[in-house]
Amino acid sequence: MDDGLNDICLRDTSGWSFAALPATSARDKIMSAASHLFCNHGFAATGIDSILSRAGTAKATLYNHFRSKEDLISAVLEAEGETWRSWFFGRLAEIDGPAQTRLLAVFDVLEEWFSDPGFYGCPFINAVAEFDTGNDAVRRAADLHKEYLLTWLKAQAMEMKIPDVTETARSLAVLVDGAIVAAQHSRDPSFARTARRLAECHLASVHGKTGDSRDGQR
Amino acid sequence: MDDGLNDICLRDTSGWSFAALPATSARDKIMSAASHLFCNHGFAATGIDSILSRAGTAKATLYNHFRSKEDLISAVLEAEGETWRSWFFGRLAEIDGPAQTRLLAVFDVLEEWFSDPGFYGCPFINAVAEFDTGNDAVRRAADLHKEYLLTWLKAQAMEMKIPDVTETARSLAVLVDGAIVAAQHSRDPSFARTARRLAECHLASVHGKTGDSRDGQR
DNA sequence: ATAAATCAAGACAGATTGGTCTTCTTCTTG
DNA sequence: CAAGAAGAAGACCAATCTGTCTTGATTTAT
Repeated sequence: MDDGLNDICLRDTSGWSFAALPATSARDKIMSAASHLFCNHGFAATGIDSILSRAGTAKATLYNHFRSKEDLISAVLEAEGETWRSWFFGRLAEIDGPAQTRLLAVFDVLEEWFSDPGFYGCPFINAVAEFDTGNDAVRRAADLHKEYLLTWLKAQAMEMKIPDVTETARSLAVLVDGAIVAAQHSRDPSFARTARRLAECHLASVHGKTGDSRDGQR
Repeated sequence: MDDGLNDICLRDTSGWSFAALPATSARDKIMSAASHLFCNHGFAATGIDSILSRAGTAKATLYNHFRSKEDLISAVLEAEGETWRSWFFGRLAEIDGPAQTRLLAVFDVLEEWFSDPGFYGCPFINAVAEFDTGNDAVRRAADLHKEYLLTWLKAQAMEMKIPDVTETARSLAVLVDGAIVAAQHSRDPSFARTARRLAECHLASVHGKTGDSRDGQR
């Protein structure tokens, strides 16, 4: 409700996962434990009791902060998404250079994500895969998350003066999703580079100029 | 054990889902019901009782044919994968023309799949997303499934005399995964065409020739 | 016809689920 | 110090979970 003070010392962490954030309040400890278990063992397969045991809190405390398990899942997805986007777009903001360089850097940041030993795929992809048919809440959360990405991609494409920015954003989104799934299944982070090459190919074909072959770097 | 007679009149169905196949034996009815429920509502979320109720069989019958729920999940994944591949590669075999045409037709067949109202994504992607960390059986099943696809893609790339067939197969696999996930989330089958354009772009760049713009067709 | 196998129906067991409630302790705030 | 909020520990409940077992009907094979 009125926990608006949390964002003060929360924003400068460098992790992509909410579960890795330092948790002080009981609410954060629950969220952190739930996030870790949900993302690593599945939402339905994770029981309330294991969350409590990992968080070291009491059952009543959980139900004081969250109405139900479903409510907790929503909160975890939201927090996980915000933490990830903050990390992801933060990394991209560090890139200096033209929009094309920043667009292609998306896949370098992805590779960094994939290389983390704790990488478990995208929580939203996993959640939609698990609940799927007819679960509106989860689907809307995933939609929102992807909307953030699409908007960012579109903004970069516009800066490049690409004719059809929507098509380019859709293309790059497909590449991002594909790289995530391929890396998750194979545990091979280099699928990010495969996706990057496809992105270079696409940008070169819609932009005319040859696509930033990242000479020397890395 | 000795149910080797089933494949006789099973192979000429035109559906991509095992759950839609006509089921006569009790075993098939259970498999069909389980497949439908697992894929639409999740593996962990589907109880044995709802499978039995949908199959119209008794509990003892299920445990006569399968050692456990886990065993049933494995069997469903295997059957679902085989049915899908039989449908998918069957469709592609109908395509006449050079290997490049066949490779690009992959995305037309995908769009057909995505357009089915009962489309729920790839069972293997969903299963890995749900079980994820440390579930070897599921992961190996998904690996095998993807291996079939990669081998097929590689064969077509070799026929095209593409220099690095492995890289091309990996690239197309990323596009397939990305299209599946994007279509599943958005319920928009046209992501198959987006992926197809990226594939054309890639093939054109590694093959020299301009990439089969499918003039007139569709 | 008789023996064997298959199956439906469902009772049953033991564990676990999500969720509520009570009791006692600890901490914070006026 | 006193009042009140927050949390820990855990009993408790009804429902559901996977899995076993029994019984009786139906079918198949000898």
